[in-house]
Amino acid sequence: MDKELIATNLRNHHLKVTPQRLKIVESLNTFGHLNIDMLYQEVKEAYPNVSLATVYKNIAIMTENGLLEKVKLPESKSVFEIRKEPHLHLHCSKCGKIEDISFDTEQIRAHAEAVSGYSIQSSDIVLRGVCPACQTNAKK
Amino acid sequence: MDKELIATNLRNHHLKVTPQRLKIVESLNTFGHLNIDMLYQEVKEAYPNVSLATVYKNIAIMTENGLLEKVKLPESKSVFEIRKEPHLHLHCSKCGKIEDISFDTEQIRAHAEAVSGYSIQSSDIVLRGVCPACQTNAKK
DNA sequence: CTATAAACGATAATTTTTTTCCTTAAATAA
DNA sequence: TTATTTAAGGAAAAAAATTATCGTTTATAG
Ligand SMILES: [Mn+2]
Ligand SMILES: [Mn+2]
Ligand SMILES: [Zn+2]
Ligand SMILES: [Zn+2]
Repeated sequence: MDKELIATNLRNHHLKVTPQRLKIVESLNTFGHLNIDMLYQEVKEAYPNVSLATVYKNIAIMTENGLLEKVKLPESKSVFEIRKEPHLHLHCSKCGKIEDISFDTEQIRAHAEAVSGYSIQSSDIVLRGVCPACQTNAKK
Repeated sequence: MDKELIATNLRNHHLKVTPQRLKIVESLNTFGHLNIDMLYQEVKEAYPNVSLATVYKNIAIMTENGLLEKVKLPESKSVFEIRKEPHLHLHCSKCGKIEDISFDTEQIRAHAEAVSGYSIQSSDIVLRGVCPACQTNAKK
């Protein structure tokens, strides 16, 4: 995802293309999932006098417009990511790494709708565990 | 779950049995899932000069001891519940109702471990949708 | 009962998030 | 291009959420 595509996406939502916004999206494009502090640090590196409020305001408006998505994690701070296909998250309890996994949630949805009568619209799945690297390290 | 069982559980974790704690657990036992504000209101009704800090401290220590569990929801404030068998949550986007559903997550776990190499320890699943009551109301 | 340590309430302090307000700069049109 | 307009930025204050402190109360062990 290059700068021009990001800019186009912003314009499609009638959002101005500012350097701060580009940097936020580029950071997410590079690192995948970042919490508010990480995002602030990233943007600050490129624009030292960016305001934390600017980061808050931008992730809020970009999330409202469906460009970004917030992922709530059981034990740690929420992270943001660029919106894409629905997927589930693996969160390493040792190093905090977050990985995306594609998974068809149709069975879950069907089961849930059958037993509850709910009409399911979306699903949020976060699995907690130990990533391969941390497993290796632990085995010492 | 009656008062005596709650008291026993608390004592098993070397936590003193106080009226405020009993009320917190009883409220959760009655309503299922409550956020911090709801819990505070509940306890306040029985003990008008309870401190909000007491509620915070109690849910924290009871959660640390595995008596309670925190459930993070995509759009709204986190709720707490009495810890029980792992289960998934249905959250109505209209009325906010939260329902428990039992579901075997073995397939998800197996798939995730296979494709990622992670060793999965736990899973958090929240489905968002419209509950039966709200579907009926909508149909007007 | 008494002694002791945990828990309480009140309050302050911290942390997190949102709002305000004035300035700056991106978008649009002349 | 240049001018106009309007959204967005930065700084700061305000609000909201959470945690810590501290003197007092109370549950529990002996
Ligand atoms: Mn993701
Ligand atoms: Mn539940
Ligand atoms: Zn790891
Ligand atoms: Zn409903």
